[in-house]
Amino acid sequence: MRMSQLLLPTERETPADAQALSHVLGVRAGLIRQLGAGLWTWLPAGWRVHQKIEAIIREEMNAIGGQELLMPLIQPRELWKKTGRDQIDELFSLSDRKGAEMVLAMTHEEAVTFHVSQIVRSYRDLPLILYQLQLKGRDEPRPRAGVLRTREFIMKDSYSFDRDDAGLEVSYAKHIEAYDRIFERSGLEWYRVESDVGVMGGSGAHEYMAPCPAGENDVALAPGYAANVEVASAEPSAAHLPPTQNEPSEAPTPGAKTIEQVSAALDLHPSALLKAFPVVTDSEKLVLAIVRGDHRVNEFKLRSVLGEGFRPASDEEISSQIGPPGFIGPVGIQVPVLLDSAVAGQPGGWVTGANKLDIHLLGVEPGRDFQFDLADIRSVEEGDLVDGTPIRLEAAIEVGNIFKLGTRYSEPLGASFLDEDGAEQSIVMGSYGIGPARIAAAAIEQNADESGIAWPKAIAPWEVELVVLGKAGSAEVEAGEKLYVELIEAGLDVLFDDRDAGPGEKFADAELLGCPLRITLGKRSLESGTLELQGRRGLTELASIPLDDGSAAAVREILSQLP
RNA sequence: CGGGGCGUGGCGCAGCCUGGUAGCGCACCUGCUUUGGGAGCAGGGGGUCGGAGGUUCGAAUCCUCUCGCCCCGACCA
Repeated sequence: MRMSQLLLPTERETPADAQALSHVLGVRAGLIRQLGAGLWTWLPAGWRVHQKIEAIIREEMNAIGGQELLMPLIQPRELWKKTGRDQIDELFSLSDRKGAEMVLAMTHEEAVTFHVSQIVRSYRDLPLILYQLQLKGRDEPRPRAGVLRTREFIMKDSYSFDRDDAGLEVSYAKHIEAYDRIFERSGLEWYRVESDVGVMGGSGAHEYMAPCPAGENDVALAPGYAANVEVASAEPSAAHLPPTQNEPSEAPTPGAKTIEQVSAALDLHPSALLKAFPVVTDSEKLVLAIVRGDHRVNEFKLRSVLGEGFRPASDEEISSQIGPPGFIGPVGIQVPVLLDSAVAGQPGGWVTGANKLDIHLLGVEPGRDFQFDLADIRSVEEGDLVDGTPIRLEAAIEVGNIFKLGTRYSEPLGASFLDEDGAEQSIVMGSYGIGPARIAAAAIEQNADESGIAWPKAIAPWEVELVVLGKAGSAEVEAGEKLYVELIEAGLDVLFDDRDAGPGEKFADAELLGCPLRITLGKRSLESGTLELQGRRGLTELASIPLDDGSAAAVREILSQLP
């Protein structure tokens, strides 16, 4: 590609509304442009990156027997009513000229299951893996960070159809294999982590996370362990408890409502306190969840333990059924108590609210002083242990996910088959997503420096940028034209900066765009008979190569060494 | 949905408080010079100041409403 003919609007200045690095550099390097909130155009160079990622995905999906198809973005709302997903707030809704209600698909479970339900009749038709690269529409409450969270985006979504759970395990394992290879080949640093099954429902899920500062999720990492903090479990540090007592005793704590205030008033470590978190479930049951004072309630875990959604209890509900807000505790109340496992490890000496104004209880012992159900409902923290090793927390972008759906969709949509015995069975499904745009964003975030992007070779817009210095008609330009043709004929993926611009501008743009290998051809090259090569990562000077008939082969060789 | 911020030429900004008919840098066009790190000189084009209404002799500036965008939180198959 000749740069003189390329639509590549590079910007010297940072866009005023951009925060995340991938957003700033995506715009400055001329890869993407915004049309509206969460609505982005991929400009030619950016689209090449996207397409390279798509190509890797297609190869690996085909390698596990996936079959590519394409389903509509616009769908009848009726279909979504059958699975109940028409109630999701993020679902874009519209109607056609006849007033028929339509939606923009946020994923394609309904559509693909609808078709499979009509087409698949027999166990002989299974298993199946179907996939597509198609737009998704989501009315996001808050699009952000450029291409990281948008209202419309291309997703690779695949769906597996099996006759039983054992079959699903096989399809799931195949996707793990394909996904590991896709992210590895894309050149990302990535983790496969255990994840929450969320509102999709299902029996198991993993997420693929690419660590980077702009990430919206936190992952807990230890050697051999990786999990989204939403579900991560680890051994807590020990609480600093005062001595046990034969029975609880009251201590005055006037005005001390927060953990900080109470621990200061009683001169105790926050970990000695029991933090009471009253919630009301969707079915209007009041439950008192309790974690250690220095721990935080994990809402994902709590929802999963409760088996339904919940909201924090109101002050009125707390006052009438437990005690004065700020001074509540589990002792002597008629409300069910859900106690975090981290508390159960140590027997006594806990401090809780006394359910009396301005008073806390010392020496409280779970079991002796109050009844409870035990569950893991806290969020892990930096320094908690997994197999004796402290975990660390890291921000990450979710670049892919895999779900075991089971019959969540096949049952409401009637996707079934006849087994060998002629018995009708529901198809067991899995669903699997990848966001190519997020792979691109993560690659930028993970590999940028002060000068710009440093793409992994596999997904760079071009592998090589040929920078020719010299004015039009000069011997340098003539030699550059010849070299460009030779590189193209050698099958290399080359961007040729043939613009009539100064060297500083060309170098700066090359570093901003971030092709892995830069070839410089100027007056010096003609004098010395060599080409200068620079690797984009770290802007490393590579060995010069002779400028002759073997140049293209030499470039190819050097390129093969680059990441 | 709660909180905060911002809309002035393609991009980044000043002007607004204290009303007088729009300016700077970059980019762009023409010519000449220049060509190994975002060049120089000269000339030039482009904005009804997000939109609507109001106050006023006069509104980018003051008032009201509205739309859009960004950030934090909530939310996020």
